[in-house]
Amino acid sequence: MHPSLPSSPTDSVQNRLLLALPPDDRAQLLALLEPVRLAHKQVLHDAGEPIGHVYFIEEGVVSLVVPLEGGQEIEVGLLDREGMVGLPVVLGQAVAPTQALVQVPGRALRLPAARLRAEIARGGPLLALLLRAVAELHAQVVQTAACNARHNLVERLARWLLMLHDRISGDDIPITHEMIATLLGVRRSGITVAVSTLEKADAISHDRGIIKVLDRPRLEEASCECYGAVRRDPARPQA
Amino acid sequence: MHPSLPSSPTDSVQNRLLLALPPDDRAQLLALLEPVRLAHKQVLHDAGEPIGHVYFIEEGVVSLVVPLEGGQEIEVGLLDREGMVGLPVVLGQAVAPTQALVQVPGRALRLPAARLRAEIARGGPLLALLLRAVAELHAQVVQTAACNARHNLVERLARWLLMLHDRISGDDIPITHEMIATLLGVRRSGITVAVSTLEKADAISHDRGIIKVLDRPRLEEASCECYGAVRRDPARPQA
DNA sequence: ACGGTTCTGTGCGCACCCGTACAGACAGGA
DNA sequence: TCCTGTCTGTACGGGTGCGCACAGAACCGT
Repeated sequence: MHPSLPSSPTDSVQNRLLLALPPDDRAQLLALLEPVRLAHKQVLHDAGEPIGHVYFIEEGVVSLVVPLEGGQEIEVGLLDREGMVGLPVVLGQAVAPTQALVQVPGRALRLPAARLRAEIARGGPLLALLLRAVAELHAQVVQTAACNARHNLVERLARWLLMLHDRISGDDIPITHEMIATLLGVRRSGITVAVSTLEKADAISHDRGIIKVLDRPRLEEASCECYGAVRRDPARPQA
Repeated sequence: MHPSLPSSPTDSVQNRLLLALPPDDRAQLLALLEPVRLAHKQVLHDAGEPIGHVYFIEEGVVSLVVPLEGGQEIEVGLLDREGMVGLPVVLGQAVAPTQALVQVPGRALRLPAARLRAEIARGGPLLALLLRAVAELHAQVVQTAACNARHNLVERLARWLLMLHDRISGDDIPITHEMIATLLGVRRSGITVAVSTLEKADAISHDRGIIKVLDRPRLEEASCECYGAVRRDPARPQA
């Protein structure tokens, strides 16, 4: 088997799920995958709609969002290169309960949902890996549900910024107050105030569409326990 | 194979997951199950602790609860005879992200977690069934996360009462304001006020530890969209 | 019948965040 | 350079639910 066919993305894989596969299984799966770009605000699947493709994220961040009536959209989870978009397929669900929205642009390796089902049915370690990813996402959503019920805006914003920071390289988070407000389900000007609160605490700085993390420890102090509760690896991949 | 050994609960199974198994698989699994009673406020597993047994619920309702610092506990999901307590085991997780707390007493058929893992490994339709249950729970938690972010107390209370009503027989929900307040993450007296609001709308009545559903349509009107969004079978099992 | 416990109703000041509005700052294209 | 659209800062009245407190009511065991 050729390790690097012209159109196959066999090298420099970033996705942690794919990397966790034994080399043989990985190579076999990689041959099926199609590299795609994840554009800002691209919708990978919609809530209540069938999932056409699953996406192993290579780079970037994807928000899982619940649409409510009145056009509101509440974020309930984040996925990155440690995860896959389209996890309901693993559970045998054709349709997704959430929308998957590209928050930070990047790259992914995609596969038709039916193809993934076939690969899972072939046996091997793939299913167990994906189930672990489901469990991780589930834990995240569980914590978010509790957090939304009890914690105030500054705490939730701090948590959200930390989660984003964990999932990107560098300290600049490219997002507007408006967008954060939508995801957290609050008022835009509420975010402006909360941002300036964190800024006064010297945890962050910001400038027109960019929030820069200056001091993670202070940001963690300002956030609620929910951040630590679902944090994965204590060491950030990139300072 | 004897269809009804003395100590085996082979008859009158109520759990929908078990009933969905083909007769042979079901009989084989039932032989391993131990009938237990679910007592009010019994803890079936704790958050962050290993799951010892899984419980196929026969009767009663179990709350999945996230403990927050300060002793608060927020409910993120409900399980009944359509589900199983201990779903993280299916995902290969030893520990649970939530506590499982018996809300309405009843009965269950339990199995050591390791035993369930072995049964799943044996193949057959069990895994697919349990994964569907995981998906259902996940959808419920997702909706709860959004609901907690946006909807007010009366709407959330109405939704909660409807969900309970769907999961019991009869119209009397045995619960105190204090307990509801804990589960929804609000003040006890806030529930008292919200209950009297729904009572003035002639949707419910109440009396010391019991809330009676008088008029489901009105209750549905008072609730947020989140109720309908995760509702399963349109027809209630019991009027 | 009595006393302790649990459950519920009510009130008060307050914190948080809403909805709305408006104006200044900045960026990018014509 | 101007114009337009986006992004942000700020303000104000108002609603919702908090935290606390207290009292009445119902239940339970003795």
